[in-house]
Amino acid sequence: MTTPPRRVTQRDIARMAGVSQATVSLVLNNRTDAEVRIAPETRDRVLRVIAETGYAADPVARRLASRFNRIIGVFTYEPAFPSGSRDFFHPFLLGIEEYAERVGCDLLLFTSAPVVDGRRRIFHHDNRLRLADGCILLGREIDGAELHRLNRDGYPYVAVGRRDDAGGPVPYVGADYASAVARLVEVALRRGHRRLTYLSMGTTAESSEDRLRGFRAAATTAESARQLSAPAGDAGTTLDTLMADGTTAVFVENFATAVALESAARRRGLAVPGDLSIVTLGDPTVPVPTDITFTGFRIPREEMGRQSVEVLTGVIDGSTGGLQQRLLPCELVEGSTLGTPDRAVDRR
Amino acid sequence: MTTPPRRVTQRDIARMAGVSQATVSLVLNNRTDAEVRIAPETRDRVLRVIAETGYAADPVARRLASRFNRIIGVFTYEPAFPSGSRDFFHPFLLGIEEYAERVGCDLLLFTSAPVVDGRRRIFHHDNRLRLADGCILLGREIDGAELHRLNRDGYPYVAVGRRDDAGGPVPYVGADYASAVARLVEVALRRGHRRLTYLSMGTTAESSEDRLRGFRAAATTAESARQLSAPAGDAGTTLDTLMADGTTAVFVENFATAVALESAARRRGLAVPGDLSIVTLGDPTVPVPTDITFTGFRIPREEMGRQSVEVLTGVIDGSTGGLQQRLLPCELVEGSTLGTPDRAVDRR
DNA sequence: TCGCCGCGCTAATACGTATTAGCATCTATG
DNA sequence: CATAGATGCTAATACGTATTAGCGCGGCGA
Repeated sequence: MTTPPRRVTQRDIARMAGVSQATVSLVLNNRTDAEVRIAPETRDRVLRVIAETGYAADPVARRLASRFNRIIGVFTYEPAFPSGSRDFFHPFLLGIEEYAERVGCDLLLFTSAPVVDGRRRIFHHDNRLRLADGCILLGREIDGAELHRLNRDGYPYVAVGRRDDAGGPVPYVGADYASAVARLVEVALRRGHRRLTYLSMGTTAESSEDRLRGFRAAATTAESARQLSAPAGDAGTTLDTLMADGTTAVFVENFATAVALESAARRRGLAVPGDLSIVTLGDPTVPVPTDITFTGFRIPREEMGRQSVEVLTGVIDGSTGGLQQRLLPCELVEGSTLGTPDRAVDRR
Repeated sequence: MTTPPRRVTQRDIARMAGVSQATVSLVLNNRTDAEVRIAPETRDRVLRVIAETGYAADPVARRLASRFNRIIGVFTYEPAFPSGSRDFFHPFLLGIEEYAERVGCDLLLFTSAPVVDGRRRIFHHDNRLRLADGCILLGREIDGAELHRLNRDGYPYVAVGRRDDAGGPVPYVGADYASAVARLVEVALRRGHRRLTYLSMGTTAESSEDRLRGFRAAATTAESARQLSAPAGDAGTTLDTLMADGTTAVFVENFATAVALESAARRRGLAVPGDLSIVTLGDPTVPVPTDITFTGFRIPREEMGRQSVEVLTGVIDGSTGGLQQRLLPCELVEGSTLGTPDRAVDRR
């Protein structure tokens, strides 16, 4: 166990070049202000030594002395495993990484954050937020109290997904669920559907609220537009309820529920969309095997990732030019599960 | 644009608790050595103030003063996009993340590293390696010169995948391709195959060498064991060559090539494995659609990720207890593309 | 000759923490 | 009562960089 060789510092460079440490720093940062000047030959000498030694400034000391670090933190709320939900988050990360690369930032994943009561916590006795210049918050449910705290501390952050105010507006880049759902409802209405049901997951997350709001806003001309909480894992009962009340098109918040519903329908000899149209409201959050392309929409995950970095950098350097809240449009997926209600209506 | 509120420091805590900054640090680090003692009531007082303010030590200052940072760097060599190859690397990252979480480390992705001549470079005028305590190197081809440099600088690192020495042994966690390929060859021999061909990708990466070595070592009892470099995108020609020389089983390094070969065979009315057995030697590095389960093996990617973190932490803290080079076994995949050579032999 | 100014650089300090030597104070002992 | 040792804490310093006030020097004008 040899003691590691001490790292080359600016002092070393300074000694070799016969100048002071301050001069090395000035040359390194290419300061050409009127305030401080370095003679070209001195500069060259220093640069030559730097090149010879392969010196690179210690980013840690640098950040301590100055203000920024060029590190973007990523905080993932969802429990890391099972890795299924990871596939859902992967596209966000791809987008984040792409944009981080473009702006020359490194990415810090806060994997050290401890899990308390089944949830990752940002704030704990040894939180390391300050390693990063700011932080991207990723996850379906984000603790409101922690958002409050972030706002209070003035720590730069941005949430992926719309969030309600938490002691001030929350910067976010979300998907415009409301209008995506509304557009799907309009399509269904145009095709003649009059009895619509919204099948919710029973959570109170903003993303759920938005979808439901879009549904209600667009379904005003329907004969019937009700909401139903889907008991997980009991597609049969749900199907009974839907058929009993004459629903012809069901809007399913949770992708897996839609798949289960379709299977249940097929088992009973019901056709989709012949007897029941099924519309999904977002990408699967866990991998669900299915050969069917459901009618619904796609969450622009990569783009959300990219733009969250963009917004964050704005928050960090305080250039509050643009609004720090963005909703991106979702692309509709044509699919094969939304038809006309004819057969379903005949059935009544 | 208000000036951001100055961060709470140990000095602030010290003032509030009526002690010195050093005392705060000592309490924080729970130092109970015989060297330095703090009275229980003092300790409690400090802890109470810390709890009230929600203070957490600045990790940057901490790392500057002490030695470690609890940050594991991840350097991805492959060009980040197209995202296809990302899917190949995702499992490694999952494993890395899982183990990093377990040991309480954050993960730093060096996305800021610039691309020079089509390759990411570790060393550049402003490399930020020192942000991390050590670094995991991920990528099919890793520049030998950079490994040399890492060794020379004594920077802790570990490569994912076996690497030849580079100015000293390279710590790595690799897959045991040689023995996986050898086992597949033995299976083929047991099933009666005597004319085997190894279809290489024409690269000189260690992973290719290892596979070929395993092939040669196990194929000694074969009638014919030759090697062929597959010209990309010309499966037809390759197939001709194979059939012309009586090959009954072909071992294909690149998964996509195997898929193309099978398609070409089917187009000609040849059966796989009836007329030609095809064995793949690893997971697809780019997504290739296919319904067939090829006989071959699986690279233990998640486990490699996990163990690379384990090895790295060993390298970092210098506890050079275990060897820093590990080869993990690959799991064979039964598949449906390796049969007996009967029909193929009859054809001759 | 003196004073002034612009140039090129350096000394000093700050950033926030960890660590160590050592200073008071107190207790026990002779 | 003097001394030794234990106890509890603080002052000082180091980590490596960025920043700023200001120093020495040479030239130039009066």
